Amino acid sequence: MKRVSKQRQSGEARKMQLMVATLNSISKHGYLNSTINTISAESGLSRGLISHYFENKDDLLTYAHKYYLQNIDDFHRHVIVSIKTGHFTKLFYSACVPFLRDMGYQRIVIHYMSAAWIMPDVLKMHRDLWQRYRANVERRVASIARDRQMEIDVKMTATTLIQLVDGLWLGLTMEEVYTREDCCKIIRKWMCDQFGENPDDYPLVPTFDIENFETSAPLPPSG
Amino acid sequence: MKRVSKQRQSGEARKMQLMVATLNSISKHGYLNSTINTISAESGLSRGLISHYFENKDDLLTYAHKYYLQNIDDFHRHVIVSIKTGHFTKLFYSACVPFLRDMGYQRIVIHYMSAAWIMPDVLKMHRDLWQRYRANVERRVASIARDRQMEIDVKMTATTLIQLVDGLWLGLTMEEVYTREDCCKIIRKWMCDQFGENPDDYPLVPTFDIENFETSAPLPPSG
Amino acid sequence: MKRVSKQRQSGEARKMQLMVATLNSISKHGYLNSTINTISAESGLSRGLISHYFENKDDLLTYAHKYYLQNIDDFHRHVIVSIKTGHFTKLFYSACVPFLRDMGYQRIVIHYMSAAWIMPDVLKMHRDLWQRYRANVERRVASIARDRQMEIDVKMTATTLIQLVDGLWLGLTMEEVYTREDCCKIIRKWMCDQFGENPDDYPLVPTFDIENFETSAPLPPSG
Amino acid sequence: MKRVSKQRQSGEARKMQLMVATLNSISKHGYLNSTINTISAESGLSRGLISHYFENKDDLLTYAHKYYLQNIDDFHRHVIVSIKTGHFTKLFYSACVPFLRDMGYQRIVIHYMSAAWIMPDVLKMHRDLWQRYRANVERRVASIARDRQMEIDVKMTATTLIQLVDGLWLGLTMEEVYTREDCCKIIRKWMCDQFGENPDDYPLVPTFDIENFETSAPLPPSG
DNA sequence: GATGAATGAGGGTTCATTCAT
DNA sequence: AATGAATGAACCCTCATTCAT
Repeated sequence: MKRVSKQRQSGEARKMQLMVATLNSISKHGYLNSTINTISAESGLSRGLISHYFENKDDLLTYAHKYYLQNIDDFHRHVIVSIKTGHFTKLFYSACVPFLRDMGYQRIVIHYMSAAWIMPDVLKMHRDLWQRYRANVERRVASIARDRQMEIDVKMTATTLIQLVDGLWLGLTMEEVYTREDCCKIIRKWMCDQFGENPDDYPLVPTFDIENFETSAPLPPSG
Repeated sequence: MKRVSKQRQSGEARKMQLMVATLNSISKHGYLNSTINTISAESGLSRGLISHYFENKDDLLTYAHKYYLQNIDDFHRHVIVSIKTGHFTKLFYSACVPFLRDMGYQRIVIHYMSAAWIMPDVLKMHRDLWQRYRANVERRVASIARDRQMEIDVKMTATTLIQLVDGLWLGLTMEEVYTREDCCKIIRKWMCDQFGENPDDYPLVPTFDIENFETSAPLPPSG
Repeated sequence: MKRVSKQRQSGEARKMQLMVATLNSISKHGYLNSTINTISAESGLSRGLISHYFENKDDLLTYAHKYYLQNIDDFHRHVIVSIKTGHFTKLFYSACVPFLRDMGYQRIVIHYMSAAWIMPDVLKMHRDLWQRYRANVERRVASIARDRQMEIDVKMTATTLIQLVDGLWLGLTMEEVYTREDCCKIIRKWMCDQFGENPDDYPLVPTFDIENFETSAPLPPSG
Repeated sequence: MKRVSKQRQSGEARKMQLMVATLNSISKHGYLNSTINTISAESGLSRGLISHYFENKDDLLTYAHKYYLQNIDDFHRHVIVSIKTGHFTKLFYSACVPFLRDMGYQRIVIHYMSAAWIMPDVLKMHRDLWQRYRANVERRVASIARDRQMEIDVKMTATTLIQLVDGLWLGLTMEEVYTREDCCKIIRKWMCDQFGENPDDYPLVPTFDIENFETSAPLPPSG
């Protein structure tokens, strides 16, 4: 019984390796076809190791989702803090976050939304993130309105923006007829219409470095 | 186990029975937990019958989706033809189509979007429907602009509307923090902003009979 | 994908087939080495069929035990009713029941006694049978004492007999240094000592047909 | 997780630690549920250490049994040498050995009897001990008969005694309806009947110190 | 000597599919 | 046409064993 190379690593690194492999497997083979086997193969590790680091497959899937959301969240924070100028700009690029990078992982969110209905933890995590995001946008919309002394329905405006972004993201992911640039352009248009700004004042591509940011949940560029 | 009348039925009726049972099973047990068993139980028919009428499980799932989309499409057509007044109204209610009925089947679209990535036929059907819908909306936007001699970017406007609707639908389905009424209100607001109309002129609930319409793909009200 | 012969049978026959195969597998490979695979192989049926007829492996093992105990019980009853003479004779052959047949299944009882500690149902069944047996013996001992107007500690006498039988059975099963005949002889000796009978009046082998009796749980002769 | 002092210990001490842990694990979790993990946990040592001191799991289980039997044997010897009076008394307490202590390890004998059929070494050890015991009893029975110039079937008498003890032990272990005292009483009754002694002359609890005796295989009191 | 990360064979179970009835 | 018994591949998971540290 020949055993192959056994490079050993600390727990956290292995967990990350497995979570990334999980995301890659889902992205590559789909959710339904992602099994312990495909994930192991993707990670280059043995099947048994998954049970070593995670309670079970569901646990791994849940943590992998958490990992992915963490990356999204960290990127979002990175975008926010990278912008120095004003509330409007912050909100604009914040809204464009889903379109500023292309990592090939979009569709796993679709898969997780499907799985969420039988994995309550996944659903909760998903909703928690969106809720924080929604609150964040609402606060910024309120700030802008206050700045400009506009009387608007803050909640409705925020909801419209958020769901417009979500819809654009969904279209981008499922239809592949729009480009990420189109999405940003549409968001810019809508926001400028709302707040009486000139689109040309806001470049679609932000001036700061998009790719490099600190995160405890790094992801390889492609899926 | 509702085990309906066991007398022989025509093939088409049996197929419909099975497709509806499939949609119900997915809606009830989730996609991943829907098996030949749950579908058979839901239909009140025997397990073996599925292979009798469908190539295999994937085939059944694909046709079930087609069936569902047919229902959506028929309803959409019903809404359009029920409105006699003008382009704006037609577009408005047309955009509100996803929010005019609540049949408890929204989630299955999420499930199918996930499955689409390993079932090309499903993806194609999904995209075909959306494309027709998109073209439809675009045509109407162009008509309205022509009516009012407005100079607008028709494609961008149409895309914004469509994806706003999609985003609202996604939020409604996943988050359950919005109501169907909220969604219609937001659409109305956006459209009136775009075309300089007064929201109060357009009731959220259309005046024609929503429920009763002709379709070759009828669905029971709940999932 | 070639599928082999599929002779179909009614549920009960298949269940019996699987339970007997289970007993044979345990008897042949031991408890620890009896798996779904060995049981399927022993039965000549497919692995999947076990789940078709039993909840799970434990369920099968439990039912197989019940089946075996049923056979023992039926045989016991057969012995009792076959004896026409008197209380003493009835008690004697009743006590000898474990030694009147050799079916090669003795050791599975050992295996089940081990398993009983993690399968409460098995323990319960085991104890229920023994309790009934114990009560039965006690009643007969009391009858004999009454017949002969002897003043004895019925409970202690019954316990002694029962556990002597158990001990002989254990020795026969584990040590294989005694014969079944030895066991009967020892029981006869003890009983005659107790009740002042002459051993020579009671043949070791009863006069009725041992093998043929009615049972709902038939077992093939060897394990 | 009692994780004792981690300083290096002699091999023999570690082995004992692991064997005792094995017996405890079996006693606590049952044979089938005793794994390398439960044994390691019980011992407070690491999983890998087992392979360090034993060939494999079976090896450990076998040695653990040997260890247990050694304890039994040493206790038996202790009882014998503690009695100064006569052959009858020696035989009586010798027969009562299984009932003089309650360490909570009875069940493991059942488990090992089950395992014996797929672990020849275990079977051999079991039989060797019983054979020596049997020979011992036989010798004593012969001595008593000689003392009293009784003409009895020594072998049959010895066998009866031994298997009565075994049967009582089995009943005590599996049924838990008898007490250890009951067992001793029954043995005393049977022996006094055989050899014409008065039970009241022999106290159930011997006068010497039961617990403290020299053994190379010490066991903690509980299981 | 001591650890526990890593392996992979084999366990029980599920389930789409087949096919005799 | 309709059924459900029967199959076996593939699933997730457990666990004894190995071995780098």
